[in-house]
Amino acid sequence: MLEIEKNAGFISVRGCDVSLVHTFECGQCFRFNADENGVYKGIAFGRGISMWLDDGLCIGCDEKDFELLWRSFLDIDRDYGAITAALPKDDFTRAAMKHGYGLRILRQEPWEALCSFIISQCNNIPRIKGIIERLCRMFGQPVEYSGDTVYTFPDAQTLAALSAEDLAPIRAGYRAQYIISAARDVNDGRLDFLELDKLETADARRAVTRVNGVGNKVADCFLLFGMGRLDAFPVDTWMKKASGFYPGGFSAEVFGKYAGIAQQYIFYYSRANNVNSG
DNA sequence: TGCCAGGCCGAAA
DNA sequence: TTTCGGCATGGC
Repeated sequence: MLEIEKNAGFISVRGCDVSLVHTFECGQCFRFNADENGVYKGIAFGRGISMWLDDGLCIGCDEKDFELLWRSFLDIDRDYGAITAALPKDDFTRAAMKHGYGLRILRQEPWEALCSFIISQCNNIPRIKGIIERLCRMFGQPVEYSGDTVYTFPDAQTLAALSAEDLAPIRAGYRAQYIISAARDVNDGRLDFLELDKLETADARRAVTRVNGVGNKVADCFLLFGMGRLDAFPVDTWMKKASGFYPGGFSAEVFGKYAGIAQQYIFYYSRANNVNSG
């Protein structure tokens, strides 16, 4: 049962299964970092935000912004506890959940998610974060937050006006041209997130993979983390890999850590067992 | 120093 | 339809 309470300067949520470490360090988002006290600070929706754990999940915002932005962003109303409880009790699943408990699928802004996962291809998380940080500093808007200047994620219109050469300082390599062409597709209306939202997931995947530099993998990450499509990944394929069907399949640790895979597993079983998954 | 990273594209087979 | 080389960069 969720208990949501207004406090001076923050909202607290009790009864919500969440691990901030697993949620923000799993590779589903790239603009949140913990400070020395374990407070996660990040930028989304054009503003800074802080989140921490203390008798529940605490979010440094007012009630209006909680309802408007962060409730959906954190997938607050999905009962992950009930879903997790319905998972099979085999050793592999237990080991996977040990590494992924409390991980929530974030509902990020579509353009930021698409652009971020274009950058993620054939890349590692520290470097992805570095490229995105440089992109935001160069082309995002400065915003004052908690005594610092932070930078918003640049919108598609801004990037559409640039060339791949203009992006050279962010050192994205061959991905620069993909960023520009995706920005232009969005800015010119060839890729419309509102229209995409009306499509079945398979059709949405076909539509987004028409963008140069977006294949099935990037498309699925975008649909899962930017469009709230929990059915985006080809579940059966991941399941077979994860369960050791293929030699050299994922270890339980890797399986549990990676957001897309772990949550698909949860979703798969929640659906199979008819458990409320939101 | 060398391997590899949440891939994708385009040509060749 | 599948396979494979090339692509930029840097973390480890």
